[in-house]
Amino acid sequence: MTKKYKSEAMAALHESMQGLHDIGIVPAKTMRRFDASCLAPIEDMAPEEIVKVRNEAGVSQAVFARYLHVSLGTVSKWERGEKHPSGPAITLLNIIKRKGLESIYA
Amino acid sequence: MTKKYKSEAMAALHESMQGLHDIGIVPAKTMRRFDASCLAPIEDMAPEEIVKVRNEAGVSQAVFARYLHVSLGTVSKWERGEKHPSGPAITLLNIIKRKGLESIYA
DNA sequence: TGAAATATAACACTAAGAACTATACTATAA
DNA sequence: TTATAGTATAGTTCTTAGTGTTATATTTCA
Repeated sequence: MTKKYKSEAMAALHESMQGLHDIGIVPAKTMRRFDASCLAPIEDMAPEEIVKVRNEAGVSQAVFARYLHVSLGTVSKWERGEKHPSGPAITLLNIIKRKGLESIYA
Repeated sequence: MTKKYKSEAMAALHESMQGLHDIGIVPAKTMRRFDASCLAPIEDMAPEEIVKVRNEAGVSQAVFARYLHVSLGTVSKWERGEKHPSGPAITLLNIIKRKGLESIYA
């Protein structure tokens, strides 16, 4: 396995696989608390889905923006497809989608 | 109250106060599920604190980056103070700080 | 000894996001 | 009816977070 990885994503995934491959043997320093389910590729949030998530939370764009710590304009652009949420933003949106708006601040 | 608000943050806060002010009366469309504690200004994550949060999670920069859906380089820059986390990123970091790394994917 | 994980570092480039302003629709209250 | 305020879209300019890549050094471990 002298293979080089093209991206750090692959490197991290390899790191995961390595740990899962070594049956029961969890490498000391690395790998601890490592969960493969987290590393599942995140689904990109479609504009309509963002609107849906926000509506289900029952808040306006302005309030939603405050929760996520982005500007109102940014939320508007997400929902119109003008801009795409960044990685951390998508992560937050998914958390809200799965666990509700309350889960990101309580 | 014909006052204009200088920022959307203030506007959102006003929206909150309005709802809390009207004793027991929760405005129909707006205000629902609104929580003032969420709108508390988020504390900016210091570089050392990011390192601390990550170390308490017990993961490497690469794994931490995968969880947050940012690049490894970005985490490195955060921890060295070269770049500051974006709003959503700070939000995630605070969630991890308070509720653990598991809380952002489970 | 060597392989791999870890972390720092510097580069050029892209695009997310901020801040601001204007417009328009809608619902409620006077 | 007329205001007023909340809501959302939209456009513009600008800043900077973040990406992707590569290189280097140290450490860990087989």
